[in-house]
Amino acid sequence: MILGKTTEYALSVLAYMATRSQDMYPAELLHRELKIPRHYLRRLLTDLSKKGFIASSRGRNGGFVFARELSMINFAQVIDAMEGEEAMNICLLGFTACIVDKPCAMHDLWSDARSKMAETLKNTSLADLREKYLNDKG
Amino acid sequence: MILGKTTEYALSVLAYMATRSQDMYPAELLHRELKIPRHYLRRLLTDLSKKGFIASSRGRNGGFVFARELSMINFAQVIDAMEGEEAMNICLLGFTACIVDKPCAMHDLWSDARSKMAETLKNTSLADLREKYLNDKG
DNA sequence: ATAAAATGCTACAAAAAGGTAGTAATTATG
DNA sequence: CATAATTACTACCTTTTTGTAGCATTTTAT
Ligand code: FES
Ligand code: FES
Repeated sequence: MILGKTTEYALSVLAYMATRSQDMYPAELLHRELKIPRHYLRRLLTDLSKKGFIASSRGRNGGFVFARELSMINFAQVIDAMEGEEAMNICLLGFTACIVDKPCAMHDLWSDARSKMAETLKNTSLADLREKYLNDKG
Repeated sequence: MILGKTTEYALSVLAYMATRSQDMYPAELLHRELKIPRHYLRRLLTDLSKKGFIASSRGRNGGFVFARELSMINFAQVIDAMEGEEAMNICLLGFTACIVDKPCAMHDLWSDARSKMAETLKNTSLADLREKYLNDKG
């Protein structure tokens, strides 16, 4: 498993919000559109608020909006926040993490491949996603 | 999480065996050396046998050996066998898998990064690992 | 033969991840 | 003010993953 389900849900929610133009996204809407289990989604949204990606407003007409500009949120940030920063830093051969001064025999190859992937995720923001989405559609 | 713990254990075991030169590796030895929980390791070893990476011999002086040449086992095979082939094929935005004819907005970027990583894993065999290990040591 | 050293197997326990339910608090609107 | 729409919180359930225990079976050494 590359990403946990919850992380996929998170990306899914943020991507959805980033590619539409409503000014408020209530949990119920996201539940309907994305088929993420209602209550589980609610917790996830609260979590994403606490992590500073989105902001909530309660009460009637409430819901969620982005807490920062789309260009300030990239995929690596979301994945790190959801999975923990160490998640991307594992040693392929199962040592508890990549150790810089005593790397395993796979280290160079692996950390190269991995950091290229990390770069891609870091270089892609929700703004990029939105742009691409709108272009593809039009 | 990039890989499950069990997969890391598997790679760890195979890498250990590939980089030594004993002609038999009993579970107890691997347990001592790699600190993998005894009984859990035993199941894993049986599993790796069934999957054709190693072969077991029972009874006194028994243990595990490779079932094929080191050059015929690469990292991608092991990961696929442990995690399922689909694991590497997930859609970043949470659709149930990458769908070829209706890809999401992240697809091109993501599948590129991902396939490069997969290439690296496929191009590295246990024989390569062994060679590198022995060179590093000497 | 018998004991020792192994793997094979099955059942269960604990922890983590994923999912469900319901209540309390907050806010806009008629 | 009352009501409806909405998030926040807490407690619990289910499934999956990881870990433990023990007995049965096989093989070799003595
Ligand atoms: S130390 Fe093993 S991959 Fe870095
Ligand atoms: S369809 Fe989303 S990454 Fe391939």
